[in-house]
Amino acid sequence: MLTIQEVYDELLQSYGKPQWWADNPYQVMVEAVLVQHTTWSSVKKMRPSLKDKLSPVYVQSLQQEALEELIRPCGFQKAKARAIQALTGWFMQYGCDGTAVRIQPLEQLRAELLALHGIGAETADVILVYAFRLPSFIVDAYTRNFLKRLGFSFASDAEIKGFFEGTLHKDTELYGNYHWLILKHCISRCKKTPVCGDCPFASQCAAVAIHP
DNA sequence: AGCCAGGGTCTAA
DNA sequence: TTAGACCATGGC
Repeated sequence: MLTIQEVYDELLQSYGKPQWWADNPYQVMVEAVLVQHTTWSSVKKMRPSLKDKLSPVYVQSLQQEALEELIRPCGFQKAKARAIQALTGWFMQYGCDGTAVRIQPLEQLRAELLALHGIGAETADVILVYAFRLPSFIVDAYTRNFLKRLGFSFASDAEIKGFFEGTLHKDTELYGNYHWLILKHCISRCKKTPVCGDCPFASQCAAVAIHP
């Protein structure tokens, strides 16, 4: 079986250096919520009126219903509007200053994010990595299925997270790249009906037996 | 026309 | 502690 580092090297070689999220931490936080259980194409449909004025002050000035309307194309607008408002309030406690956030202990920040309604483990870790450049490995459904196909077996997401963090260097760039590369791999080749023909993992992937 | 998105929360057992 | 229902829209 490949090591987790070898898997990374293979992904990097196959798909190249991933594109990172936006620089603006607040924009990353909002988009991390909007993309929950939806596609990126839906997030891009976020009303331009919101996209242009996207800032904590503007969002907090909106009524809940107005915010819901702006993000409607992303689905689950009630829940997501609530989560975005919660995140906005949290960020304001740090003066909307990414640097002020970043100097706090990672575990404390993670606990604060998880305490917000509508923010679960995946979204919290996405925010820590892509908005604040802190090393907290992101586990999502793609990661679960990808590892399973390669023959790894885990009892929980927490176990997967611990495995990656215990094996790899504690490096934000590496964590962020890894998550992005798995996503890219799964979207392009590892869907319900995998495209296994030129897959870099074809020789050790369980899906090949089903989809030769 | 009917399925699916690959998240998070709440409830029931 | 875990499994299943539920949220809502857009794309295929």
